[in-house]
Amino acid sequence: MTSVWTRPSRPAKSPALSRPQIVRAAVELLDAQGMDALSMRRLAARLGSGATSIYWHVANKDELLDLVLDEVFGEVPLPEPEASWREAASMFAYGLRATLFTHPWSVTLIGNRVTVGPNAVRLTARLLETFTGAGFQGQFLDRASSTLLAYVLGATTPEVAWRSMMADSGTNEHELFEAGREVMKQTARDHPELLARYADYEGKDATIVRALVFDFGLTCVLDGLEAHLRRSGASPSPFPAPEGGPPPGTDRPEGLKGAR
Amino acid sequence: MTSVWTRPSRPAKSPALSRPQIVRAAVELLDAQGMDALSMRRLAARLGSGATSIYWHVANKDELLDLVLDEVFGEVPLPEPEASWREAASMFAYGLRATLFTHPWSVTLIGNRVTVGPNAVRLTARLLETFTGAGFQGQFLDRASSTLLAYVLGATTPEVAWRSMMADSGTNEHELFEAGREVMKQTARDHPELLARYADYEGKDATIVRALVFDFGLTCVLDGLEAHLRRSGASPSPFPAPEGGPPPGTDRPEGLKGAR
DNA sequence: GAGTGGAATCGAACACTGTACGAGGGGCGC
DNA sequence: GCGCCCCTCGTACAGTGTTCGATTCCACTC
Repeated sequence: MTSVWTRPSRPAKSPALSRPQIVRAAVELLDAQGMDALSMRRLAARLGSGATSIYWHVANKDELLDLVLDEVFGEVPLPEPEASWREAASMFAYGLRATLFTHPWSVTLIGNRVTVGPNAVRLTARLLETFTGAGFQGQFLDRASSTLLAYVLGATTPEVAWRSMMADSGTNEHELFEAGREVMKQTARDHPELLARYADYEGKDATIVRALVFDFGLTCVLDGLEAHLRRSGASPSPFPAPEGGPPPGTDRPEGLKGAR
Repeated sequence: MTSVWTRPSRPAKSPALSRPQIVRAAVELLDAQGMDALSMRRLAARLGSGATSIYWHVANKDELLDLVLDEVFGEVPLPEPEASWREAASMFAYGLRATLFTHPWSVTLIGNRVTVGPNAVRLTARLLETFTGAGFQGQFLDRASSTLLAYVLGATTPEVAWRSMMADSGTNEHELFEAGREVMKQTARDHPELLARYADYEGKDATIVRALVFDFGLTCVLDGLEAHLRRSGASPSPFPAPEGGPPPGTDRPEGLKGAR
């Protein structure tokens, strides 16, 4: 049983190519042109080297993708330990979402591989600390952080799919909205209530709409977690949440204030 | 702007090949051998036809994948309209999870394409009905169902990654657990609390553990949704949830009873 | 029945993929 | 100078999605 994470990077004196360099170039290529554009030959071209030279530093493409994915996790801002747990969890959620947006291809990767790289580990460790501070204990620590992670990942996935569909069809948000209506008219003929729902978003800024959807779900998840804490009678965090929801302005990042 | 869903299937009198037949064969192939094994040539071989004949019924591989994914959504059991909304939502969540498990490759597909096939549409329509019955209104209908969907998708994704990793490394759950511990020892050296968490699962049945994690998160999401209903003072569903959580046995499917 | 037109199938070919292999270069310690 | 080992790279192979044009086959009209 071997893994990228056990086998050390080749000695640091590598003259022309190095593992971190390769990974960085791969991320750049992926960001610029997407998953399909990442081939060993193209990556090598960007590095100014031969295609097969890469295989000295990395066992195969799959392993390279493992490294690349962990690089993404390294960009996710760590939750602040001194904040209230709701605030820390919120910030983490928004941070992860933002990171996945800047590297849309990473969502696909997450579905294909188990993530055990150092950056991912550090992130989950911090998440556990956060929930420990909130009052979760034992297996409930994993359950709580898994729940939060699952929500963010699952909420972001379709958003990314939308964005990348826009990107490689070359259309903008509005055109796609209209096109969607056309498809709807046919495929949702038996579901008039769906068309009504669709019409509700006419002329609205899709980015804001999606952010509100995300925020609503996040609030639900956090409320649910808080309900568990109350049920289990855990000692609360140093900043107990007041009745009727979190204090205004702590949960939502700047851009969203008053955007109801 | 064209799409598979607007352009009709070729006339039904197709002698040797037909679109549904192709899709069915593709699903079988994917189930048996996974995403990498699906090539047009192999698919054609399974159909007993030439590789390029498929292109008469389907524009390209991407379009085929759209069809295949919607086929998966067709297998998800629809939420029962007459059940209480919590029960309906729970059943839907477990149903979707189970379906994604029997077609692990579909998780990858969801990350890459926007899903607007007829089966997916029917499913979301039913989901909207369910939440309408629960008392959600207007845009909160979408927000609620998006939240539930996001959680299930995000929770299932890593589980699927695990399973498929087991599948194509040929190892069983226990061996992978041990191997994971080895990797942990190195990569989580700075995070001793993580190792403690890991040790907590020694000897436990991973399938049950994961099911409990899933159930916990689902309860959180449902509790959070219910909290929103209470806050907004919505008229409750015909089966109001009693204080202190749902009645025992309605939320959890059979296999999980008393497995705490 | 002969003939015709379109529906459907298919083989060959193209540009591209990941990677195994082995030949080489270049800098180091002796 | 010599050998050694790290590293690079060209070549080659099997396989990919898809285009194109030729071919088959069936349902129809005369």
